[in-house]
Amino acid sequence: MPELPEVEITKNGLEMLLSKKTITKVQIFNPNLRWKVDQSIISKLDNKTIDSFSRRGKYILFNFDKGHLMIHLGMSGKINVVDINQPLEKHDHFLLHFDNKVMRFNDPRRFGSIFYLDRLSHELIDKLGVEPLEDSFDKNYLFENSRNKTQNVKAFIMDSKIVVGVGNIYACESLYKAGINPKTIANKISKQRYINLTNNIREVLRKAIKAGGTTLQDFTKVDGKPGYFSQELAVYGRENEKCYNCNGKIKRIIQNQRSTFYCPKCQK
DNA sequence: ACACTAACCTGCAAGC
DNA sequence: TGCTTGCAGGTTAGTG
Repeated sequence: MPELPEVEITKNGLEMLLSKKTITKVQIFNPNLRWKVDQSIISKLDNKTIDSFSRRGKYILFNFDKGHLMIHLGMSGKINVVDINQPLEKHDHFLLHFDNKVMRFNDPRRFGSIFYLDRLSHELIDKLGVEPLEDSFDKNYLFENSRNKTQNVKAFIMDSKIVVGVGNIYACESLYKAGINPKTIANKISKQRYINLTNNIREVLRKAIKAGGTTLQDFTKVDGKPGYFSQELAVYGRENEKCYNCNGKIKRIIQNQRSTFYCPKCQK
């Protein structure tokens, strides 16, 4: 589930609760995630103090004096921080214990991943595109990078080598706000429309972060509570419902094996 | 180099 | 009440 806002919210929650805390015990219950979790991670993390947390794309980074823990939530992952002695829940795969708290990585579908890095470099993050909430995602970026792209614009903005963090929900929402048909070929869109799309991507992501993210099924903040952005979704999950702008019917189509929701009247 | 598909998993809801 | 089918916030490896 988690796209950039949900990952950012998780990272911020961890920062609040676990920054400067020392890991007292590491437990792996099921190492079979997207990639098998290396058992050596246990000794590498034990007794380490977490300096800070950061985020790159949809990866959460736990930064130590030396080294990093890198966690991706996949499709259904979440991280909760609970009091010690709370009973385990189904799909709790990875635990970090602290003095009086336990961090639990829970992921029913196991598309998430966990790696220990000696330095801040890994094939999964080294080639990522720009951060959509940073200055490098400037008004010309999408236009300039789309000139040789013959794929549809939705696939283009979801390509993490171009810009990170825009997943299926926020891609649909941003394109709706920008009035762009998701089927449009990326290199056919004008500079002005890309400037508009850029602004809408940033705004949608910022608003979602403010609302605590989008909870559909699995996602919760580290305190276990859901996010409320699902109440603000204009098109995602609203097939056959009325467009808030024109009262026309929201349509669902499949693009690149993913559902796309859009308003054919408002998005040309 | 680019673009698209299949695959990794579990759970839930809808339809029969 | 099953059983089957389709669908789900991601992303890589493989194919053409």
